[in-house]
Amino acid sequence: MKSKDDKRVRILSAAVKVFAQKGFYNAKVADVAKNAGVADGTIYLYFKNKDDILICIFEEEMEKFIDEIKGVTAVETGSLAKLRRFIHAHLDLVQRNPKLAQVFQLELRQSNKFIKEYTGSKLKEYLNLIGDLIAEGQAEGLIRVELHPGLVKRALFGALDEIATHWVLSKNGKHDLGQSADQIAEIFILGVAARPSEAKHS
Amino acid sequence: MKSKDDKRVRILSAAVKVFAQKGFYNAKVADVAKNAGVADGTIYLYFKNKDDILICIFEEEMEKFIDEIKGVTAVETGSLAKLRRFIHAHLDLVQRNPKLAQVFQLELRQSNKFIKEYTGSKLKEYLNLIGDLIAEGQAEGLIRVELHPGLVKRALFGALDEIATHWVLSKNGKHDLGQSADQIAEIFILGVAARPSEAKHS
Amino acid sequence: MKSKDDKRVRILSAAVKVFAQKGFYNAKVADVAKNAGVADGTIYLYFKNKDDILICIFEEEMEKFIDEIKGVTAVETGSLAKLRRFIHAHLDLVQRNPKLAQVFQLELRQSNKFIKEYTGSKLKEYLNLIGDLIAEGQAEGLIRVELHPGLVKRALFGALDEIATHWVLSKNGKHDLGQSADQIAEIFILGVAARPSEAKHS
Amino acid sequence: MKSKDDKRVRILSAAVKVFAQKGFYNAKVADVAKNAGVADGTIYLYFKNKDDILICIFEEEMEKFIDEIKGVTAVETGSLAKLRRFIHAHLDLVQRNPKLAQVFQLELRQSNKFIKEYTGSKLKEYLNLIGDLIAEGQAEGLIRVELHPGLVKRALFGALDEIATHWVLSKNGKHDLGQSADQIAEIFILGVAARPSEAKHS
DNA sequence: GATGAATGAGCTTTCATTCAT
DNA sequence: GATGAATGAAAGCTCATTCAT
Repeated sequence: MKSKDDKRVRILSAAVKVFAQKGFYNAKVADVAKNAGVADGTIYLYFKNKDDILICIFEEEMEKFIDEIKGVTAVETGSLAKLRRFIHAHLDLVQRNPKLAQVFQLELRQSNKFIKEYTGSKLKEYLNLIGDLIAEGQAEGLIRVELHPGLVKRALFGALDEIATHWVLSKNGKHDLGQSADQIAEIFILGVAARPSEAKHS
Repeated sequence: MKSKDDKRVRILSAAVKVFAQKGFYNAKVADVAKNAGVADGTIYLYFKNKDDILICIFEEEMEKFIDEIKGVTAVETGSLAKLRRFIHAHLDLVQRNPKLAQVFQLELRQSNKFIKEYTGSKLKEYLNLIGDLIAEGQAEGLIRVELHPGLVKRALFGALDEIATHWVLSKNGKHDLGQSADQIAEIFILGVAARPSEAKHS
Repeated sequence: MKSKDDKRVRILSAAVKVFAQKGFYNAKVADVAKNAGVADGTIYLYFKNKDDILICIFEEEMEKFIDEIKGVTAVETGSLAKLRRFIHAHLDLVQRNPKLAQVFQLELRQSNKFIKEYTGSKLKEYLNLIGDLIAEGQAEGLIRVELHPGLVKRALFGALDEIATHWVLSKNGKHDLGQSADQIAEIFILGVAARPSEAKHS
Repeated sequence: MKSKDDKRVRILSAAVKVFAQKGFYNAKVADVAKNAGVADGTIYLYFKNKDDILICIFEEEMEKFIDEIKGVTAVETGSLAKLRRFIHAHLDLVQRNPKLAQVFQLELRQSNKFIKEYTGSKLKEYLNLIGDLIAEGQAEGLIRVELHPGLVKRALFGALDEIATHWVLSKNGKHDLGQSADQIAEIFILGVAARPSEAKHS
């Protein structure tokens, strides 16, 4: 049980390392196996296939992220403050995990299975963290009610995602994402906030 | 000359069709050739390799888009109105070209060469259309000057891109993107606009 | 271990058979695999590429030949007698292994990699068997000292090689190489032998 | 007629240049065409196929060689002296035409068609120059009559060929082939000469 | 005769996955 | 559970050759 988990974990961290270094497409399952110190076949005791490794990395890391972000936003009171926290936390996570970010922003998208078949709950759950904050803000009268939370969550996620991708791709002298977070938060919060005069007439 | 162009064009449209239908990865060069009514080898008289077809589709369609969007925004006066037009035009283009959108939003991202090596000017040029509008707005005093155009352009592009991808992936009963455009425009314009005390924007 | 060696050996003999029959260039790796009773991919567990199969055949058969020829010449005393033995053994080996001879004399030369990149030691070692006999003969005063062993070895090898190639190419009624060996031996031995009057002044 | 010949000649010299530089296998017909300043298709007005270019180079250069060697040997009286001349002339031709030698010694052998199908008369004619000299020597009582001219000619040709190949392959500081010719001539003449009691050759 | 755009057959090699041990 | 040798499907690309102009 211990050793089983151990192997699974070793394979996953090896995969992050190898995928980040060589790219998902160029990385061989055998590379991951060697890096994890297991036999090629062992991989298939823990994962359905190569794409599954990638998807599991995503799911498990997303779970941690979701927990972390929930913790961080819970501290705040007020949905707009929580939104701001969310934005900072998202980009902070990227900045603190460059290898993982590389895998998330670049490699994951090259997996046909992930793009076309993945309907996992973690991504939805993550998006819904935003959606819920939006809805919460609308309930509080802080966010305009005519905005679709389902749209806003994608807009914000897309914005953060693009910025993260650009950061990952910038070769050297990566800029600090904290400032980007400030500006994105400002734009979105002002962008979705109910106008003072409108706050009542929802 | 006529026939030469003709063949190139036929290959490109065949490729859009085939890539959208089977996916870039699953599509065989031979599929594209057959669909275009040329021999396999002929493809390589016009394109360096399979990825190059994809990249050329991107470049050439982007050029058209850029022209179209330039035309559309030129009509307006005022950078914020132009921004609104831009947003509508972007999503409108997606909605009017579903196959191309499928290729742009999904298949293109699976090309390792595109993701890692593409440094073509068209994408930058497109992003800069936004960046320039932002800068213009700042010059006009309509957009807060502390915002980095380079960041805002990515945030907006990312938001639109994510919404486009979601639209492409939604299997049936695709919703109208016009409404999404309205909301995104509202959010961003309010988000970046100078505060009332700072500007005269209506 | 047993089965591993077994497979390697099976691939090599299959390759000799197939290359002799179809020619190296026309033979497909798949033909070799089928003939050896292994999967196509298995070939690449044992050999770097198609050319490598050919080169390994050469190296390994040459090793056997070298051993055999060493054994045969060791029996004789006197370098000239050894030289005669060598010549007979060389052509005898050709005659006794027609398929292998076909591969050595014709197919091997069509491998660009063999011709241009092969610097293996086996060919040199084989040539040096002759060179050493020449040097030995010079030391014994039996062979003229002004002759360069490095040149003589090539001359003799070239002569034998050409005769072997001609024999391989002769469609039907292949003549007996034993008589050829007699004459070649006679020519070379007389050709390199020290003149009676010179026998002492080595 | 003039221009026709001109084109044919230009193609042949371009082919020698290109084949020597890139190797027959790696050289493209298009390379030869470009180098000759003609269209790809034009090549096929003068030659059956790529191998045919190589074979024509061989045939035509061999014809020149044969004439040259005939001229050189005609000067001498005595078959053994002619043989010596022949040997010198052969290696001299190699040394004076390094590009052509590269094509003859290395590239030609990689042509499946040349190796397996060529039954052209020029090679036979060349070999027979030697064979005739041997027969002549036998008629003069200078060469042992028990030697088969058909074998001796191959032995000598093989020896010269091997030495030429080695010279072509020696990267830098190519040695002078004149000395090699001296030694080969000495070996062969002594090797085939009738015994003192049988002849008057000095 | 000359062109060169178009053809399309041809094949090595890789590597995710399996399964006998 | 773990291994890793074996599998075998799969396809991009080249380039000699053709032929309509």
